[in-house]
Amino acid sequence: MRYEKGHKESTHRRIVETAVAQFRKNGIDNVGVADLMAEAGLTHGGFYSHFQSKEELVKAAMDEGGVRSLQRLQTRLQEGGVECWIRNYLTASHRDHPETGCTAAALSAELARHPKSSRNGFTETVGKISALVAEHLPGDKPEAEKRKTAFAIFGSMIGTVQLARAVDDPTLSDQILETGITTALAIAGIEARKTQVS
Amino acid sequence: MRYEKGHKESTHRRIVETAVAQFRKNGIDNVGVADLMAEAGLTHGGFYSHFQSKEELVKAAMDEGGVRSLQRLQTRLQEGGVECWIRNYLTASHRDHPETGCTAAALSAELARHPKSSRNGFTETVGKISALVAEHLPGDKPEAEKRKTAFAIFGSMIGTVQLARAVDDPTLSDQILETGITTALAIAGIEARKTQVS
DNA sequence: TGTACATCAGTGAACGCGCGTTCACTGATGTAC
DNA sequence: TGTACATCAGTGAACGCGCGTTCACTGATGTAC
Repeated sequence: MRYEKGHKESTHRRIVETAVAQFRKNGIDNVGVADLMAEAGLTHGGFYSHFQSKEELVKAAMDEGGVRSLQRLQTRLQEGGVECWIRNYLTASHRDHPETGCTAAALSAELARHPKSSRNGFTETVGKISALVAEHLPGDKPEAEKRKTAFAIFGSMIGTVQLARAVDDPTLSDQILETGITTALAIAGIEARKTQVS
Repeated sequence: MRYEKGHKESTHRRIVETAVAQFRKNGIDNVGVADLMAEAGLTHGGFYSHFQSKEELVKAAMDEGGVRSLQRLQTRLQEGGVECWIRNYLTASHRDHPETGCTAAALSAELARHPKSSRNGFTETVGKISALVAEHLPGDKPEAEKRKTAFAIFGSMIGTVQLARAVDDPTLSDQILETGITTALAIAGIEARKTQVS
């Protein structure tokens, strides 16, 4: 072969990684195949030796985005449990940088209009997130209850980040995020410890 | 004039109304000017005697969507307070019919990528929603606290509906909605009364 | 060791298509005389 | 009352453009002999 072993695989991975960030930042429909390939240092024609269609890349990007999100979630939970996850999720930095942030917060509405096949990996990831969070939730409620609580926290945070992003007024946006932290901690059943003078 | 008085105004309104529904259903970018005008019983060329650009329609649709949402919210609050709002928001019917549902749940992520001018009306609506909900919240906390609670409920419900829409598995989706109700009621400080055998 | 050929990731021109937008036009009606 | 003209909401062909996708090609390298 004219390229070293594993070259194609690494290019493939680079395209998917670029897609994850670009989709989150600009929305799936607003990212063209040509843009994407250029960002990955390639020309658009080569795309189809990696994917059968753009939709196939959407699926791959959702799967990859999920894997990354789960890794980061693991880290947060080990660092400081559910509270650490919540406090890192509802930050101005996450609001302002969707490209490195949560796929669900950036793309769930758009994803809902894509074929079932593309939503499959997303659904699995959401399930894994709830399981992982449930493990780290305080209290001795049954597993099933804890999973529901995890969904409630996640849903609440997704909506909060989206509101904070959509709103026009920076002060209001900051307020929404802060209220979101208190709320998410309350749903989780975690006593809010004061870390800042308000 | 060749059209009765008020004809243009009613056409204008019809275009905006069609846009509100279509945008919510398919996303702003996926609705073409020609589609929209056809749905309103017109041809695409006439669009520009009503709006300077598609973006101007986006703004108008956001404003109109907000007015409608506020009207419905008023009705719900009068019917049965915050609990009535929550229970009607987190339904399978709302999940399955974004076209007649909440603009924020359908479009906030996409809207965040549109110019400030288009997000202005949305921001105002969100402010009015929180004020209206705050009025109907139980307890004697100060107004400012109640407004924050209102944002928390709204954010939580937006995210929950979006998760329920994006997820691939109908059973999981129903579960997310139901958990969302319990959660939103808890944030609101409302004792959940059992209305259904689970 | 040297030459001919096969491989295949990536190139870039070209495709049909739908988009937002423009513009010369239509034709039903109101107004002026 | 009858005729000529002005109005203007809506029409539909045309524009340049970017999209997803196709395809004949390139050219560096591995393999066969």
